[in-house]
Amino acid sequence: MALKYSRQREVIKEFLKTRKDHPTADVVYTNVREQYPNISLGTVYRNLTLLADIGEIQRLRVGDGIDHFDADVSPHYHFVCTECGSVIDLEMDSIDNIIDIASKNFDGMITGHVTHFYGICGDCHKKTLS
Amino acid sequence: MALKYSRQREVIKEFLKTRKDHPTADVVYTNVREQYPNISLGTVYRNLTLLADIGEIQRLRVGDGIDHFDADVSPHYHFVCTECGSVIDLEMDSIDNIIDIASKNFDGMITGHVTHFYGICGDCHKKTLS
DNA sequence: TCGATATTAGTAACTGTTACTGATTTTATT
DNA sequence: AATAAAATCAGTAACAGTTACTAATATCGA
Repeated sequence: MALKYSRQREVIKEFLKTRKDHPTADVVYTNVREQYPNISLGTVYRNLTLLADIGEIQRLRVGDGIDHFDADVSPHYHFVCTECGSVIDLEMDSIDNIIDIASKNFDGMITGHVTHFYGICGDCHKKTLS
Repeated sequence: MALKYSRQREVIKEFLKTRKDHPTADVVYTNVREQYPNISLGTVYRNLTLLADIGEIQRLRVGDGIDHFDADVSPHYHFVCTECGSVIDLEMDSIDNIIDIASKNFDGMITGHVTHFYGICGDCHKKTLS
């Protein structure tokens, strides 16, 4: 089943590229719908899944039970604000060595890890002070 | 709303203590049901959530979209097999320093992190060889 | 033992997601 | 450009995990 061009898929991907806040499928849907009024929610889900499967975007599961999506597929980590729920990119040194630490006393094979950090984001912290 | 004793809650907690495989709510339900035949699924969910809220058990989200539960509330890490989906405890050195690494260039406050590792577990690896 | 209230069983509703349908687009071939 | 095979679509129904509702029951201090 060779991949065929689809305008909808293109619009979804382009929209994701404009966002740095890791929107959910529903956010993608409502936004794309403004430029493409009769796109279907199913189409959004199908293409987000497809794009993630072929590695053009990244699917994020940050513990709120809702999938978030990221057009930035380079390896990086995320911070989740426990106050407002926003998902923010972190610029930090590599911590890939934790795989070695975890592998030490383990008889299986560890190929990767999922890490995200949580706490209070800068904006929410400011609001708390006022 | 003071907490009242509930036999169901006790049974759920005791069952969880006997398991090291981090069962889902549904697994808890079907197992507890053998000793307590007319317990309700809602009761299981409600008590698992309550117990997690008061810190007597831990809720795990390991990326499969289903909540897992753990009677071991001490800080430790988990491995998820991409083959069979099993969730296994890891005995490993602390990696709490990754919070410091992540905090370096971040203007919010990081209070914790969620990390789990994935790959092929020992059992599945053996099966692959045969 | 009584009364206030937390908890329950059972079930309906909700939410994010996936699957199904017949119609529409894409794309390779003429 | 016309055709045909197949991927994709819109729309909607179904699904899974979870939560909320309700009247009945259990707990526990007075």
